Amino acid sequence: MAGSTLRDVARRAGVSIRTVSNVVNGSVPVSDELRVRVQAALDELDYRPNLVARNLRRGRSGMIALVVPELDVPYFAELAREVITAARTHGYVVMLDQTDGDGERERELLGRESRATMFDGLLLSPLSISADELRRRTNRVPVVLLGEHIFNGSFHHVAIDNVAAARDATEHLLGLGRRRIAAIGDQPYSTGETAQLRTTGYRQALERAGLTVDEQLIVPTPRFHRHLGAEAMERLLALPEPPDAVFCYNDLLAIGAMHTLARAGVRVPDDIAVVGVDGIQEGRYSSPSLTTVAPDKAAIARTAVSTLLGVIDGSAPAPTEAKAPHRLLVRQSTTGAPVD
Amino acid sequence: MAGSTLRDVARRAGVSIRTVSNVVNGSVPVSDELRVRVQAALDELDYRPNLVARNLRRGRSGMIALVVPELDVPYFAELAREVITAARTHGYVVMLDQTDGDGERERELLGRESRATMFDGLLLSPLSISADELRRRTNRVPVVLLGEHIFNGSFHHVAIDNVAAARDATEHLLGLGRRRIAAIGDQPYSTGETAQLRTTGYRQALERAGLTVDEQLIVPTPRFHRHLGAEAMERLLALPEPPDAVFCYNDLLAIGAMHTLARAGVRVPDDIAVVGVDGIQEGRYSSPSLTTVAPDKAAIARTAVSTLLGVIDGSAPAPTEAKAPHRLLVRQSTTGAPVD
DNA sequence: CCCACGCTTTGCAACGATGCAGAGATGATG
DNA sequence: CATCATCTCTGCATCGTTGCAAAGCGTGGG
Repeated sequence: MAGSTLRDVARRAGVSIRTVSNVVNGSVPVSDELRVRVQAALDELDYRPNLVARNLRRGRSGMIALVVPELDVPYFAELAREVITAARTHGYVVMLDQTDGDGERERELLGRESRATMFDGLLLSPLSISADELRRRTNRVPVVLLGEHIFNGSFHHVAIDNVAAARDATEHLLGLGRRRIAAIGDQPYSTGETAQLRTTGYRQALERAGLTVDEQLIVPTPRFHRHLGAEAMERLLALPEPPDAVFCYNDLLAIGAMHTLARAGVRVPDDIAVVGVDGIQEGRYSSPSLTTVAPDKAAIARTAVSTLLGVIDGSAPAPTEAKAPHRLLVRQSTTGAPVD
Repeated sequence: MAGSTLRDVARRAGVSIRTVSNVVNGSVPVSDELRVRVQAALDELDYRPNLVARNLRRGRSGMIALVVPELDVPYFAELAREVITAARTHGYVVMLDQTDGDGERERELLGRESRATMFDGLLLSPLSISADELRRRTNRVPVVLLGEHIFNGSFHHVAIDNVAAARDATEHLLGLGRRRIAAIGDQPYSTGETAQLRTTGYRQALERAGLTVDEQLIVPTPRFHRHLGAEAMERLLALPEPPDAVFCYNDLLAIGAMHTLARAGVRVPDDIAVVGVDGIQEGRYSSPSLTTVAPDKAAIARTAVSTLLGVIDGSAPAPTEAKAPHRLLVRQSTTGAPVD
C-alpha cells in the first residue's frame, strides 16, 4: 500500500534488486524465466518507480518550468498548452508558475531558496526583471526566454518578429484606405521592449505610406488587459478628431477597445476598424470577430522546448535568437466580412 | 559552477556536512562562530540545496499536480491561476497537465509509468474516466476531484451546487418574462454528470414555474466549446418556434451562441436572452456582455488545495464533499443594461 | 575532584534508484 | 578435456540530503 520498492519486489521474486531494475528498465537483457517471475512480482505489488530517487541518481528530473506573468491571460494559456504538448513529445512535464508581472516574484524565482533546482530548465516570459539581474542569477539553470524583453545576445530567446508583425497589422489598415490610425499599448519605459518594437513597426508602416505620425494617437497602457484597452479607446474617442482605425498591441486591448466602441454606438469596422495581435480564440467569436496578427504558438513552443532541451543536454550552449512565424487573420473588425 | 553540494561547503568551511546542513535549515542551533564561517562558505560557493535529494530524504516533494482537460479553456486557466496562488500560500508549487478530455490520457496519468509519484498529491478535473477506474488506480496518490464527475462518496470532491446554479440561471430568465427557454449543453451519457445536473436544475426551474419542458429545446453538445454553442444555436433558430431565451451550460457555449445570433441578425437580449455559467473574464467584455452564473473560483481552489494537503499529511482521510458558492452576474445579454 | 548535564558537533545509515565491475554459468573451440 | 568468450545476474558504491544517536566539550553541583 505505502508504495513498494525495488527491494520489496526483489525479495518477493527471489532475485537481486538490480535484476528487478533491469526488468523495469528493459535496457539490460534478462532471461525469460526471470523476467516472467519478476514481472509477476511487479504486478502483484503494483510497483511504481520512485521518480524522485530515479531523478537523484540520474541527475535529471524530466521537468521543466514555464513561468508566465498571468495564466488567465488567454495568450499565455494557449501558449502554455502548446508548451505542455511540446514538452510531452520529449518525455518532459511542465511545472507552471505565474509572476503577476511582479519583479519581486520573478527575482524570488531565481533566488537561492527557489525550487528552480528541481527543474532541468526554465522557460521564462519575463515582464519586469532586468537583463543584468537575470544574468547574475541564472548561472545554474538553463533558461530560454519567451517574448521580447531582454535579448542582448546573452540568452536563448524565442519570439516573433514584432516589428514586422506591427507593420503588417498597420499596413492592413492602410490597405483598407484608413489614414488616421491610432495605436494602443505603447510602453515607453525600460521593460516595455515588446511594446516598443510594435510601436516601431507601426511608425514604419505609416512612414512608408508617406503619412506623418500623430503622437496623440499613440496611447500607452501599462499592461495588456481588456479594461485598459477600453479606457484607452475612451481617450481616443474624446479627441477632437478621432481615429478611423486602431492597431492594438494585443487582442485583449482590442477587445476592450471594441467594448467601448459598442457602448458608444460607434460601428466597427465602418467607423473605426480594429486589429489586434496574439490570435487568441476569443477573437474568433467576438462581435464583431477580431482581425489579428497571430503568432504561431505551436512553433514558438516547439522551438523553445527543443532549444531548452538542447541547452540541458549541452548540445546547444551558445545563445540563439529564434524567430517564429506570424500571420494576419482577417476578420470582421476590419473588413466587415463574416469570415471564420 | 556545476552546483556545489553540502560536502563542498563543509570542506571549505572546515566543518562536517551535518553542520552545514544545520546552518542551512536553521532547525538545530549552531554556534555563532561556526555559523558565520559556514555562511561565508555558502555564499562563496553560491550553494543551492539539491531539492531532488532533499525530497528523496524527506519523502515529500512540495509539488502537487493539477490536471485539467484543456488549459486554453478560460475557465480552467482562471481556475489554474487560483490553484497556483492557493498552493503557494502553503509553500507548494503546481505542475500542470492537460488530458484533452481523452480518457486514454487520463488513464495514463495514473498508470504505472506516470510521473504521479513525483507529486505529493493530485487535483484532477476528470472528463471521461470512470469512477471505478479511478478508484482502482489511485491507491497510491492522494487525489481531490474538481467539478462534478464521479462523486459517489469515494473521493474528496470540490464543486459548486450545479443543480442550484442551473436553477438560478433559468429562474433569472423566467423572472424576465421569458417562457420559451432553451438549454444548450446537455450530455446524457455516462461521463456527463455535470451537464446532467445542470439539466436537472433547468427542469426544476421550469417545473416550479408551472411550465412544461419542450424536449426539442434541450440541445446536447459533446463538449463545452464556442463552436459547438454556435452550432447548437443554429439548430434552435431553425425550429418552427425558436426560443426567446437560452441557458447555456457554460460561457463558451453562450459566446458561440451569441456569435450565431449576431450573424443571423437576432438581437440579444431583445429577441433572445442568453445566460452562461463560469463567470469567465471574456464574458465581461463580449458584445453584448454576458450574464453568467459565476462559481467562486478562488474558493474552489483554496478548498481543493487545503483538502488535498489535509489528505497528504493524513489529517483528513475521510472523503469530503465540499460545495463552493456561486452567484449570478447580471449583464447585457439578459437585461440589456450596460452594467459592468 | 568527579560526575552529570546541557549544548554543540559529528559520523553513520538511510531515502530508492542506477552505474560499474566482476562473479557464475553456459557453450563453443582447439 | 581445458580454455576462453559470452551472457546473466549480482553486490557494492553512489547521487545529496536529513534522522538518529552518540561523541566531545565545557560548566556547575555535590
